[in-house]
Amino acid sequence: MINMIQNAKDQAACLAMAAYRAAAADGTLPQAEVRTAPVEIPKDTANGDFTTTFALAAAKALGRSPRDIAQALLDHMDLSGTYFASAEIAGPGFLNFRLGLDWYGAVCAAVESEGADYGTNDSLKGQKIMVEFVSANPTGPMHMGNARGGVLGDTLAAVLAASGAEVTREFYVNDAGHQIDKFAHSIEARYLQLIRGEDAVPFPEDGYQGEDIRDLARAYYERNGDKLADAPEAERQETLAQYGLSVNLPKMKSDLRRYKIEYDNWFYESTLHESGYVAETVQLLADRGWTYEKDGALWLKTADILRENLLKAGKREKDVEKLDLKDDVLRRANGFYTYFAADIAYHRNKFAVRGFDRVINIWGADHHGHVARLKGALDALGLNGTERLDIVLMQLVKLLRDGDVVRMSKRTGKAISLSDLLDEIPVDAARWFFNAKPDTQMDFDLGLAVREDSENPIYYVEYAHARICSLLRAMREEGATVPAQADVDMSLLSGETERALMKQMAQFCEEIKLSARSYDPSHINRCLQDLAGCFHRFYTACRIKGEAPEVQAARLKLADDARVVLRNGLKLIGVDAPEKM
RNA sequence: GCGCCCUUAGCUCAGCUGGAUAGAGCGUCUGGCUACGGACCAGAAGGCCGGGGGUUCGAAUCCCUCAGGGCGUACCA
Repeated sequence: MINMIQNAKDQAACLAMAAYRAAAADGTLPQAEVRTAPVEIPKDTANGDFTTTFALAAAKALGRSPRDIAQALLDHMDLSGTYFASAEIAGPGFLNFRLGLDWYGAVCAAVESEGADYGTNDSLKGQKIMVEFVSANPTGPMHMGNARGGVLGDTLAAVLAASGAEVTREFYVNDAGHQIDKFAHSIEARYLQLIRGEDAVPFPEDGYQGEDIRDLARAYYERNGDKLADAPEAERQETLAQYGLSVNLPKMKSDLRRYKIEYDNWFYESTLHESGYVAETVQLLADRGWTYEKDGALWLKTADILRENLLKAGKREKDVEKLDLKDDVLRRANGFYTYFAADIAYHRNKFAVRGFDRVINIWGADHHGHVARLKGALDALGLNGTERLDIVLMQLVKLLRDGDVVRMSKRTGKAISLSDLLDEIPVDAARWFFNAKPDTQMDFDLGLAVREDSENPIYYVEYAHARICSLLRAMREEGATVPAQADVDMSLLSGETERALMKQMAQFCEEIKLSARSYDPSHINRCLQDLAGCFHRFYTACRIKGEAPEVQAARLKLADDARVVLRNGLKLIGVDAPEKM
C-alpha cells in the first residue's frame, strides 16, 4: 500500500503550493486562482528526481516569466523535514527536486514491511470486477488468439486484484445455440460414416471439418458401438454433442491449467436458456419498447439505441446519419434466440444477478462491431453498459518462426493450437511474450521465445532473480544474514546505481496502478526489465562479499529487497522466479 | 462505401493526464572480471515520431486531412 513515488509527488505539490501561497502573501507574486502544482518525473533524471511545471503553467495567470515565478517559489520553500534534499530551477522554468536519504530508506522499509504484498495499492478497493476471457468455443481446440487473450485476461485480473479490487475470472462456455447444432451434426455424420461407410453418409456442408471431430466420433463408437445408429435423430445428436463437450471441456481446462490459468467460474450458456432467463431478458426489452417484429423475427432497435448513445457522446447528427446503423435479430423466425440475445442475457446476469460493479471482457478485434451493440442493449435494460462494461480488444497474433510466417502446426498440419504452442515453447516464455499491449498487432516469434540467450528478455529478468538468490546462498554459507532495515545505514547506499535501483523498486507500485487503470498489464514486463537492469548495474558496480561489515550488510539488504520486488512482479504475470537457472 | 484499430531507430517496442536534447532491448561496431553467476556491464553508430496543415509559451502526444496496414459491416458465434 505504501507508494513512495506517489508520496513524493504529493509532497512536492504541497511544497510548491505552500511556497506560492507564501510568495503571494508577502507580495512577491500576484494573487491568482492556482489550484494544483503538477508534479512529474523528468525524462532525464540528471535534471532531478521530481519536477513541477507550476511556474510554466502559471506564467500566464500570474503575468510573470516562468523563471521569476520558480525563483519566488524557491525563495519561499522550506525543505527541512521533507523527502527532498534540494531544489533548483532549470530550463524554461522547471522547479526540480532531489530526493534525500530518508526517502530511499522509506522505500526499503516498505519492501521489508510489506513483503509479498509490496507493490499493491487500494485504488480499486471495494469494487467487484469480473474479467471474462478466452471463452473459446468448446467445439474444437483453442488457438493462438486464445493464447494471447488468456495471458491478457489472467494478468489483467492479477493487477486489478493487486489494486484492491475483488476480482472474478470467468470462462463463458458457449454450449448452446447454432454452433453446438453444427457440432452435433458433424459428430453425428462422422459417427454414422463409421457404421455405414464414408460414401453412404453425407457430411454437412457447413460442418466442422477437423480431425478432432472424427476422433470424437471414433471414441464414442469404440466405447458404445452402434447403439445410436437407430436412435431418433434428436436423441442421437444430443447424446453425441454432450459426449463431445464432455471430452472437449476437460481438455480445455487442462490446457488452460497448463498455461497457469485458473478460473473462478465456468459459466454455461445453456443454463441461461434452460432457466428461461434469455426469454425473460428479451421480454424485458420488449416491455421497455425496444423491440418489434418483422418477417417473423423479433428485432432489437439497435439503431435507435446507438444513435441516442452517439448523440449523447457528442457526435454530430449528420455524422451519425452516415453510419447506416442496423437493427439486430433477437429471436429468429424459427423461434430460436440468437447468440446476441443470449449474450445480452448473460451480461444482464453479470450486473443484475451477480452484482458486479464493472465487467471487463477480452475479445478478439474481429468482434469490435459487437461492442457498442452489447453496451447499448445493456443501456436499454437500464444497466448502464456504456459505463460499466469495458471491452478490451486485442489484435490478432501473427506467428513467426525465425522470421517466417507460420500458419500450420508441423505435427498435425492444422492451425496451431494452444497445446501445440506449449509443446514448442515454455509456458513462462509464452506468458511473458503474450503480455503485450492489446491494441497493437503482434508478431510472435517461436524461435525467439525458446532461445535461451540475451535476445530473450525473460532470461534477463529471471537471471537477476537467480543471481540474487545465489548470492544469498553464498552469504548464508559464510554466516552472513540480511539485516533489518532499521539497522541499515542508508548513507552507505547513496551511489548512483543503488539510488537508481531503489527508485525503480518504488516505481513498481506505480506500474501496477497504471496497468490496472489502463487495462494494460504489459507495463509490468517493462518495469521488471528495467528493475533487472538496475540490479545488474548495481551488482556490477558494487561488491558485496568482502566489503566492510556495514557496507556488506547494507548492500545485501538492498539486493534482498530487489529480489522481493522481482518475485512479486513475476508472480503478477504468472512467470516463475527461479532460484537457479 | 461507411466505421473501428494501428504507423516512433535495421528489428521488437516504451513514451502515463501535452513539457527540458524522443527512450529501452535486440542486432551491428568497440571495450570490460586470477573476487559475490560474463545468461552480466560500459561505450559508439543508428530518428524530418508515415506525409501535410492547425491549436499554444511548448505537440510523438490534442484537432483536421491524406497515404499505408489490420479488422468489421449476417435471422454466424
